[in-house]
Amino acid sequence: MLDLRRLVLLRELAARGTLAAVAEALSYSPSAVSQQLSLLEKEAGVPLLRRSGRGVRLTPQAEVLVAAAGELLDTLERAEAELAASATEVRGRVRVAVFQSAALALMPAALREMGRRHPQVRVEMVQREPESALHETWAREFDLVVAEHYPAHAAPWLMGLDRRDLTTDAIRLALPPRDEAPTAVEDLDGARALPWVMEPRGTASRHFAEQTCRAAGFEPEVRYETADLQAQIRLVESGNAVALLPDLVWTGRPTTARLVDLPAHPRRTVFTAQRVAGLRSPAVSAFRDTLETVAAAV
Amino acid sequence: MLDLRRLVLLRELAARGTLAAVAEALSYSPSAVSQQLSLLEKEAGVPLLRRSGRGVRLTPQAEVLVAAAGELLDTLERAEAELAASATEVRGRVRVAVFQSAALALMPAALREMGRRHPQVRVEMVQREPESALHETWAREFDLVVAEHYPAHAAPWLMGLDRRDLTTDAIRLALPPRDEAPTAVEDLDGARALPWVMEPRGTASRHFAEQTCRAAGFEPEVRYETADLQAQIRLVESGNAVALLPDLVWTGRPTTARLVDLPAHPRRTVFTAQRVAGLRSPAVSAFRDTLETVAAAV
DNA sequence: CGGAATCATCAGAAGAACTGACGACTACTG
DNA sequence: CAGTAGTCGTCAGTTCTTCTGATGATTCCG
Repeated sequence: MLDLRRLVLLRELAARGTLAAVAEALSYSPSAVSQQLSLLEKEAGVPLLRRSGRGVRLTPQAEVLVAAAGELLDTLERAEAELAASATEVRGRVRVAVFQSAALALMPAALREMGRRHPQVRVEMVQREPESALHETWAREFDLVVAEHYPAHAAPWLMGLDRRDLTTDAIRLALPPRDEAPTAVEDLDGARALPWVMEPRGTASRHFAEQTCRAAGFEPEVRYETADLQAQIRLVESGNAVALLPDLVWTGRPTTARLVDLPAHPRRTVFTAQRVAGLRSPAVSAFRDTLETVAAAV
Repeated sequence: MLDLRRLVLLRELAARGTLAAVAEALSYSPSAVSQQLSLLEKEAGVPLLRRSGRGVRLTPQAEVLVAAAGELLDTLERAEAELAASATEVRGRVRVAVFQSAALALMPAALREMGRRHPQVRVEMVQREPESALHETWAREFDLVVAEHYPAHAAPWLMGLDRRDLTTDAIRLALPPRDEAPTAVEDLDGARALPWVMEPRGTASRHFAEQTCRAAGFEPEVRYETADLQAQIRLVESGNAVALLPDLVWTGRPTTARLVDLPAHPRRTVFTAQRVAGLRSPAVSAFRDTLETVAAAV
């Protein structure tokens, strides 16, 4: 009978490409991974790996096993969830990936409320960019992800994930306070010549910001680039840049920046997602519900 | 993550009832089973076993895991079958359970033919009564079973098994040779007062034989009872008893017994069965095909 | 109230898996 | 076209898990 732990290694290899990356991801030594996969190959009786360059490639037969490994993990996860659901008290561990502004605005209250409702649930939080967070949740590194969705940007790859919207918030133009601003800027068009701060290339937020500027008829000069929205705020408040920021970043802190509505009144959607196989897990559901309560209150 | 090997132990426990039986069945020591199940309980985080008298009972939560274990094994088996199917050459191991007369009449030729067609397949044969053979095949102790089906006897429990008929053979009254027989018996009615040899109580064959006699208007005196049809033959040939025997028992040996058709011309069906999850296994399929070829030739 | 059956626990033995070092090979880089 | 870095396979030794066998507690049965 094929060993499940080895199948998981193979599945991870299919996802990551090299033995070294698998070892890194699952905290083994590369040698252990190599040995275990050799054993799997012997168990299976057919070649699974082919050396190709300095890496390895999976044979079609290995792909069959990868698919099976996915099914097996799903079944296991479903069983664990049912098990947990049958326990009267909600308990367990929930690993959550959250992007920065949600981490700041939502998580403190959510964690406090969760501690009150379900003290036996241990919530672990890791900050991640939405794109990688979704991927890692799919790959079972997290049980729940809080991610965002910008208008006119296709929702990134949600195969096998169950998505539920948490809240939406308006995206507005953040301008320096009047006493810091040299010129009198009052709207998007007035900001066309100013230096911008945006998130790095490749993020949904950056794409949205650039598109908005182009729709207004200019190409923004992106002088500053950071994924840290708090840093963006400081740049705006100190008069060094303008930015497009969702409202959620302002919760819980006073600001001197001036916020101006955009013509199209765009809104960002904040949502949670988890693997469908884990849907019946009461601990994850409980935290998801708590998040929704907190988000509704903001 | 729950350990699959431990889930299998739990599943076996659900099927067999006591730790000792599980240990016996899977060739572990009872202590190993106890320890592994304790670990599983710790992994699961919920109680799985309850001491009850001197044995143990499964909690409802354990039943959930048992169901999951079944699913997992099915998935694994399907994957292995697909894997084997993708290999160009047919190879592997096939464990077959066969009842006595098929073992004598069919298997020698089938094994020879199989060695010719697929030398890389290792066929292991165990002789078993049809009832237990079917059950053990369901329980994954065999990959293929050759069993029989008597008329008017419900096909025993084939849940999850794929059945294919191999052949049928006439069931006839076997009478002693004339020189051994004191009285001139020529048909079923004439045998009403003679001593009978039948299979043990609880077998389909016994049930059929008794019903046949009763339909003819008498209760047979079963003086001899044995599951060994070759022994029954000897008792008939030596003039000690009469019997109802399927034709297959005569293949490959000359007989002095006289065979008389029964009024209803009943036939016994010989069939093969395997778990549906293993249907794509080429080694099992190959042997099944070989058996069908051989059976057709008899 | 023995005697047999069953499971839990423990210490030690057996076995499986992992680590770290080495060597072979391949791609990239200047 | 060498030098360097990245990747995998293998091997010996260690670590960790799992199994065995002995012992004790509990229950059922006669």
